[in-house]
Amino acid sequence: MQKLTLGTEGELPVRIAQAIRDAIVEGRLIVDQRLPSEQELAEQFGVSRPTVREALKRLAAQSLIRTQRGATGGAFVNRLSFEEAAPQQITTSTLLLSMNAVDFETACEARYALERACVPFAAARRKPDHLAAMRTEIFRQGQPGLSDEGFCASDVAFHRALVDAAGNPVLSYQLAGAVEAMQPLMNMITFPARSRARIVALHGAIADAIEAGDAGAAEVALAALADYTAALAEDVRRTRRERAAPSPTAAG
Amino acid sequence: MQKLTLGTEGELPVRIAQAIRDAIVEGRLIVDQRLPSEQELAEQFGVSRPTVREALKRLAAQSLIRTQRGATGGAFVNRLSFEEAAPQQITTSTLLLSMNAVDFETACEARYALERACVPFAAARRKPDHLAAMRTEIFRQGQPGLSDEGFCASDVAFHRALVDAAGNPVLSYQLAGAVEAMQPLMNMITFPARSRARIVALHGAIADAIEAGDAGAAEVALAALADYTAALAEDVRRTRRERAAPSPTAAG
DNA sequence: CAAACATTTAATGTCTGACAATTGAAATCG
DNA sequence: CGATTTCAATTGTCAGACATTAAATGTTTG
Repeated sequence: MQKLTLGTEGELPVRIAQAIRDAIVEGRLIVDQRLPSEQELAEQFGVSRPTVREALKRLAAQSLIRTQRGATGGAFVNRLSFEEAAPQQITTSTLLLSMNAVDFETACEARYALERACVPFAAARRKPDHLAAMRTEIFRQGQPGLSDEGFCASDVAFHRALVDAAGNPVLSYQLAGAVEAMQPLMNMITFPARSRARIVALHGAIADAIEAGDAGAAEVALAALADYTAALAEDVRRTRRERAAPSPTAAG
Repeated sequence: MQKLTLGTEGELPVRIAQAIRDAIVEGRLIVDQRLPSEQELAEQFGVSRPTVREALKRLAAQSLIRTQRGATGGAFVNRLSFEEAAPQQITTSTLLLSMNAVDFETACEARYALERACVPFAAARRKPDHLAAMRTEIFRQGQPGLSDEGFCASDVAFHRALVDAAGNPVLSYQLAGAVEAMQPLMNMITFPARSRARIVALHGAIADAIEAGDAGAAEVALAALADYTAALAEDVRRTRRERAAPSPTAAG
C-alpha cells in the first residue's frame, strides 16, 4: 500500500479516516485488501494507536472496512453489499424525514413517483416469488385482528415487494429508504376497516396488473392508491386542526 | 435521559452505539439534546471511556451526533440535514456500483427511470434558477476544449438540476446517489464531438420541454437520451470485446 | 502416516491513567 | 459596569498494559 497523505483541517481521526476512505473510493485500496496493522498505521501517520482505532471505527461504521481478530487478522477493505448498505440508508432516510418535519404530502409524492418508475419493469419481469410476497401481504392486511402498526408494516412490505419485482438492484436499494421511511409517518394514521378494505382492493388491483404484465393498469391503481393515501392524511390533518382550534364554520 | 439497555451480541462499542442510535430513532433522544459526558456514559454502561468513545465516533461518522469541546461541551444529537446526508449517500452508492460490478445497463436503467419520475413535477414547478443551472451546463458541454471527465461532470450536474427542479427534497436526496454514482461508469466512455452534439441537443430538448411545462415532450427526450447513452455504452463494450478476442465476423 | 490436540504468535479488543486543548462561565479588577 | 482573568468541565490525544481471538505451527497419539 502506498503511503497515504493527511489533510490539514479537522481532527486527526477524521483526517485519517478520510485519507483511507479516499484511497478506497479511488481504487488505491481494493476489496479484501488488508490494511497495515493499527500499530503500523499509527507509526505511518505519526499518531497513537487509539487515534488510528477511532479512524478505523468510523470506517467500520460505514461498512467500508471490517476487522478480524487473531493471528492473520487486521482491517480489510469490505465489499459493500446492497444488503449491508440498505439498513443504513433506511435509518438515515427515516431520521431525515422525522427530524426535518417533512410533510406527509412531500414524502408520499416522492414515494409514489419512485414506485411508478418501477412499475413498467415490474410488469415486464415479475417473478413468482415477488408476486407471492405481494399476495401474502395483501392477505395479511385483510386479517381482522391486525393492529394499525402491523397494517403499516405490511403495507411497507408490499411496496418493497413491488419495487423488488422490477428486478433492478440499484432501484431496490435507492428506493428502500424512500419506502421504509414512510412507515413512521403512516403510523400516525388510523386505518378503520373501511379504509383498509379500500387499500387492500387497490393492492390487489396492482398485484393483478403486475401479474398480467399490464403496466398501464398498475400505474392507474398506484395513482389511485396515492390519491387515497393523501386523502386519509388530509383527514388526519383536518381533524387535528379542528381539535386544536375549533371554529364555528368547521363545527357547522 | 432514561437508562439505555445494551444488546447481548457483538462487541461493546457496537452495542453501545446501537443502543444510542435506537434511542435517537425512537425519539427518546431528541435533536440538540446533550448526551451524558463520556465519563458518565462509561459508568452507566459499565465500560471504560475509550469504549464509549468508539461508540460515539461510530455515531459521529453517521452524522447522528456532533461533539463539542469545552466546559459546556459534550455530544449532542445532531439534526440530520439533507445537505449532510447526501454526500454520504453518494459515496455509498458509488462504491456499491463499483464494488459489485453493476453493469452500465442496470445503473443506467435505474437512473433514467428515477429521473423520469421527476419530470412531471419538474415541468409543473420549474424555477428560473433550476432552468438557468441546466442551461449553464448545456453551454459548458458545448465548449470545444472540454475534457471527457469534465463533460461527464457537467452531465451529472445537468441531471441533478433536472431532479432538483422537481422541487421535492426527498426526491432530490434519494436520487442524488443514483445520479452521481453514474459518473465513474460514464468516465469509461469517450465522447467524440458528434456524440456530444447529440447529447447536448437532447439536453436542450429536455430543458425546453421543462421550461414549456411540457412533461410529455421532456419524457420523450429523456427516453431518447437513455437509448443513446445505452448505445454508446454498448459500443464501448463491443469494441472492448473485439479487441480482446477479434473474430473474422466482427472484423468483416 | 494421519488426525487430534497443545502451543505459539500476531493481531484486535478493552482497560487504566494521564495530560493537552478548548471553551463557556464565573470571578476579579479597573 | 465592563473588560479581563481565572477556572472548571469536557473532549482530544497519548502511552502502556493485559485480555481475547484465531490462525499457524508443533507435538502427541492411534
